[in-house]
Amino acid sequence: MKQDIDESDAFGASLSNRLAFRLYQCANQLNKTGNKWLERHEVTTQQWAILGALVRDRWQGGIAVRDLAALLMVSRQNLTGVLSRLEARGWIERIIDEHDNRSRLIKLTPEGWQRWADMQGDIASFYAEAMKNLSNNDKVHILHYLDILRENFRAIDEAQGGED
Amino acid sequence: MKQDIDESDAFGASLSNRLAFRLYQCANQLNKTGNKWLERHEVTTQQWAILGALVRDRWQGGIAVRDLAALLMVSRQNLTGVLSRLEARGWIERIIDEHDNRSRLIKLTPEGWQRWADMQGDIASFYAEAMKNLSNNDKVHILHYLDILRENFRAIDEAQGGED
DNA sequence: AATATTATGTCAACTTATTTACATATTATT
DNA sequence: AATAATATGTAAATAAGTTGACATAATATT
Repeated sequence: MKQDIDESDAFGASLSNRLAFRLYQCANQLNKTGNKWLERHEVTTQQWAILGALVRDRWQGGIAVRDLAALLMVSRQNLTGVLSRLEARGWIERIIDEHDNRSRLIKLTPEGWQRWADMQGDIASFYAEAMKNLSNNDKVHILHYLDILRENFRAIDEAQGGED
Repeated sequence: MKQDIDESDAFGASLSNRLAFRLYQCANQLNKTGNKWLERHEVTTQQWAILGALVRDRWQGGIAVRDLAALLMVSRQNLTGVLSRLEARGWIERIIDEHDNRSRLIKLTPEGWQRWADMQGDIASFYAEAMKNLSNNDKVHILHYLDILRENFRAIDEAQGGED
């Protein structure tokens, strides 16, 4: 009996270990292949993620750096650099929030919109390759599982002090 | 009929988009929370992944940088820096391969083994939090799905020229 | 045997992530 | 109203990822 429990724990621990390692591998490959796939558009996967957030209906009026960082689950400080590079190329603009002079609202420029439109074909073909052999049903299941993991990580992050 | 197909495609594209974004979020949080969780052991999640590879029975005799890079799915060049930091602290050693003088075999030192042993308790508690609300059966399913994604990414990477 | 090609690891420059520190603006407290 | 506390964004230093270039060693070719 005791042995059964121990064996079960060891199995679970081994699975957790492998699962975390797979996540690490997949993330590395997502970045590597994504960067190269959109190379000719001069955009990285991180910039791609940012543009994808800015085109959402909800953020048409602009989004504060703090909120964008929370959405992408990166630090505010990290965004400063990426946003500066995007701004230097004229893809986004930083607008001072009328209601709070500390805050900068990040918005896509017409140039940014055009670039986003230009890369949609390649983004679609990338997803077609990356999600090969996965049915929509499979994708729904993965999404569900990743949501649980994301929530667990978010809870750990919060318990660790959040953005401090 | 045509419309059904279009709708189906749009749904699949939306799922792919959200799935990739979840992967990006989870990876960011895994690194952020993992780094902080093992802070007192002075080890990052990347170093943790490397140590975890080096303790495997198969690599007790040492592993070449090229093979380690393939396992972690990062570039050879990236490892140079991380390995130098680990070597400077005396956790690993680079041994010239007798059979091929170009190759360096990476091995854990006794100090490295001790440090690895010291952090096992915290690693276990991290996994307990990170994998909360997931049964072993769930973990097996996630592992299966991530394997498919990893293989898809690997295929894309290879088609893009691999390590060039 | 001499030479060309390939493989391995490292260095340098760049992007993206982190934390700490800080200037400035807003909000709360007294 | 004055002051303390909090919030926002940025700068700087460090770690981890990328690619391109290179020295050196092993292998293939002639």
